[in-house]
Amino acid sequence: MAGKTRTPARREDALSRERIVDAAVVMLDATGESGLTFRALSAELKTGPGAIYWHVANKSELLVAATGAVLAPVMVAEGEGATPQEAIRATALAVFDAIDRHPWIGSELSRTPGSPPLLQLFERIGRPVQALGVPVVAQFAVASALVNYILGVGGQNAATTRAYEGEATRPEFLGTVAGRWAQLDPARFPFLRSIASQLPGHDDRVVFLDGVDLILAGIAGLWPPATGD
Amino acid sequence: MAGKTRTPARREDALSRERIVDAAVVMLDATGESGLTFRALSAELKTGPGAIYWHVANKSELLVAATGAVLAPVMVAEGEGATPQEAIRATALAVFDAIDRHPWIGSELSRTPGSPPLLQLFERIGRPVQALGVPVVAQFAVASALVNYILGVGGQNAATTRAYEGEATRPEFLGTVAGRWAQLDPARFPFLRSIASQLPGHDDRVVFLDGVDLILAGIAGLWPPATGD
DNA sequence: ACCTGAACACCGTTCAAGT
DNA sequence: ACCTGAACACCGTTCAAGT
Repeated sequence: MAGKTRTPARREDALSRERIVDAAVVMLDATGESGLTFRALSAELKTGPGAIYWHVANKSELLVAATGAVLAPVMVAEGEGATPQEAIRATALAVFDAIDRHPWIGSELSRTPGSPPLLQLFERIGRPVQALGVPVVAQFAVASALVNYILGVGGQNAATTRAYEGEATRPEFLGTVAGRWAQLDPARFPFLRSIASQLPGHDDRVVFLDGVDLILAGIAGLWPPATGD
Repeated sequence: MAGKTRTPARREDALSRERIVDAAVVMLDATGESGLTFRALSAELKTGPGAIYWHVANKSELLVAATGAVLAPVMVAEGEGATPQEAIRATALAVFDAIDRHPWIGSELSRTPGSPPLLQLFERIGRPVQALGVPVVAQFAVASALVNYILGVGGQNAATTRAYEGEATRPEFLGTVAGRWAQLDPARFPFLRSIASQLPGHDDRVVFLDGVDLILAGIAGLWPPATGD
């Protein structure tokens, strides 16, 4: 009488879309986008490559699903109850950190325009933008600016981090980037050379949030909050 | 006596890095990044695939070179003599249009962090940022915000344009995007639904420049221009 | 110095055949 | 319904051999 048809034949090793996506995330984290292969993935899951296609249409869909799996918990956790500015900062930083932990989601999100994870991020940013009193006609441009800034700088940060990984400690990575900038032709690259000395010692997350605040300042400047009532 | 050793045996069909890059640009414009193949490219140039490797190290370097070839004329042409704001708007719009004409340079620029074309864009944006009186410590964040906004929105625009290409006239593309947004779950996506009706009829380039102006407004708000002397 | 093209070591995806 | 794994149609890259 105990557990007759309760759990319906859920074999331990049964393949499922969820197991496939989870294994894909692990593989993407470990070896990057080029390391995710239907052969390697099916070997990890102890099947043939064709088995995966029963649960997932193709590699593109698998990447979207993996990005969603990583981003979903981040999207629900952050940005409750505070001011609109704080809500925007919170989701921005949460996504920045997620890209830093899983660098492949950055390029994936900016490659696939209408994917569900990107829509979620847009929605998450757009709501506080509305709350700030941005007029309807400008809301799309403002949300676009924020989303593209987040994905762009987040992806850039993750890419440079990986590029100089294993060279030394973190401050030294930046030293390497700055070092290359400092050696550029002074006639052609005066700007990059002049800020090369400023680069080391900066906290990437702080610089990232400074950029978010810059856009928030633009909002406050163009559409000043109504005072009194 | 006429032209003894002037042009040194430049055969008509001689392979060169320049000819390879030019052919790659044509191929990328026609068939996109997935269409650029060493086999197809060598067929076009009437050689074997191995011949290309004498002039170009690998596919990644070829993509960087192709991006540079497309962006170089754009970078020199725009943004002379005007105010810093106008210089920023001019290069922003020039890059936006270049990405629209050659969608593959968008993803290429945001994939390869330290590539020469990206450094050029950064320099081109950073100079007027300096001229606006942004303090040195903030110049990197401000230039980052602008560059990532330009590449992000430009890439997004090009991607959606191509995704709905051949469906109808341009306003109808937007109708399709907006149509999908309008059908989203009202409980989960109130923001996207509310702006879906605003989307059609907007000029993408104008919306893009509105976003640039938003960041410029942020600069003016955080670091007001010194009045008088 | 520069080009040729076969060969190597892979890919994503399909599909007959199994259970 | 779900899985297996060989096979198809490709890739980027290398490299002996040519001129």
